Amino acid sequence: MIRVRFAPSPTGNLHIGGARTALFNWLLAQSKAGKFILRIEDTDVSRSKTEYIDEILNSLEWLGFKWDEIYYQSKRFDIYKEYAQKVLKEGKAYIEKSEAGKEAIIFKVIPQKMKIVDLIHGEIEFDTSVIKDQVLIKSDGTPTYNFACVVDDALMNITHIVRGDDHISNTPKQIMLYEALGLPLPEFAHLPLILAKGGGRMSKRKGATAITEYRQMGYLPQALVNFLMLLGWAPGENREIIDIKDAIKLFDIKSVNKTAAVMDMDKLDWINNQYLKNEDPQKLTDAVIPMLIEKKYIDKDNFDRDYVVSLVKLFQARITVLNDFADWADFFFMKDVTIDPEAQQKYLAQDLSKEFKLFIDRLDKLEKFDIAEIEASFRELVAELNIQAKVLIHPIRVALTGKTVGPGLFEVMHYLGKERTKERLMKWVKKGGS
RNA sequence: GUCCCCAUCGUCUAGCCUGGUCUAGGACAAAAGCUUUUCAAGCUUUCGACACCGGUUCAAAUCCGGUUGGGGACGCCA
Repeated sequence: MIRVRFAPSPTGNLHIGGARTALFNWLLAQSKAGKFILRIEDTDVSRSKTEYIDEILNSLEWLGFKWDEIYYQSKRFDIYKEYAQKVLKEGKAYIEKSEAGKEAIIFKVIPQKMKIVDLIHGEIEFDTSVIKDQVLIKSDGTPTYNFACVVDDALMNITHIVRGDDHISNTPKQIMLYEALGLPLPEFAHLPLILAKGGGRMSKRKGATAITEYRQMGYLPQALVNFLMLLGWAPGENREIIDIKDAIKLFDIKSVNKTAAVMDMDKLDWINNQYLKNEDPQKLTDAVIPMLIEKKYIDKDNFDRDYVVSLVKLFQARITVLNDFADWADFFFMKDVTIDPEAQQKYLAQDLSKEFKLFIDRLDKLEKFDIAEIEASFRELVAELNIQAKVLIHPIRVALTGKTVGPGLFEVMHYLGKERTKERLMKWVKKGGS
């Protein structure tokens, strides 16, 4: 059975690159009915923080990667020491004393040519004569990354090591350790790195890196996963939007690209919109409610959920990120609309008192204030006045929503309700004018 | 500096392994149009790439070598 692992170090948040590594590991496990193991590499006690562990676990769950087993390296120090002693006894390592008299265990590197077969890259050759002797156990008694990693991967029966390209140079070091310990080698697959837009590594300065940031911005986890999946792998047949279940069926680690990919926010936005359009409005409503509460648009304990669902349906196809909803639909929740000055200048500079008044009178007479009736009465009015529909539509939209863009006007009126619609139009009817 | 990895439209990629079907396909972005009540969506169209040089071959995006460019690693960090 295939066993893979994702081994984050809790010295920071889960970032885009880590999430993609986790995804490909998880995908490989799922596609072969194997196990996905999580190993927290918290050997650096001073830099590791429990907040980060919580954050990483949360993000992985949010993305939908469930792990079958979880381990913490900080609880396994005795094991590493034991194995280091074994290497030492066999004469493959030596002790080095620091000035303070503390002892470290150092592995003796034997110069040799070595060749590995990487599942993604194919053959890679190394000459270990350029590698220095490697520390196994530091003078403070904790193991080094390469050593703990090898011991754990072997003990946890990891069959495939899928990790970032930046670990290629660690591979020969680790292979020497496997050999020294007499442990069987796993398979290796090194994923290409994700680069920032302008080139170079992803960093805070070059856009969002942490998964939580994307979550906060209102990206859907399925969309983010879909996007990440497409960075370095293609499901074939020119498919872009792909269900995770289908992806599992089609995934093959050997068909992953060798080339580094640049993070393209535009494409992420497009994918997110695709998912938003097709997502169940009820689920989107669940996600949107906390935002509305936070903005005080709705009262936590007393609001009309069905109403929010209706509004979500109105906007879900036209927003790119969930957070857009609160901004775009604000006028449905506010008592008074905030009118965009430019929009006012463009559409409400002229006096439309007469037209607005006539329309208000018509709306008053409507029995059902539904979309079809509203539209019918509006169409009648413009026919009577002998003007183009858009001559009135744009000003009315600005008066009702404060914006020049938004959902269909008659839908807006319907969900705004007769009273609020009338009120907002009335504001632009000058006193004395009829 | 040393070692390693990589190289198809601006970006993500298909094709490369198993040369000919590639006047290189799709998607995002951009531009134009249709639709229309604005925006979004949708539909149609346009723009746009095999880094370079050499070799192998009847034939190379595909195989080989080099150059250039990009990325990564060289910690008692992970």
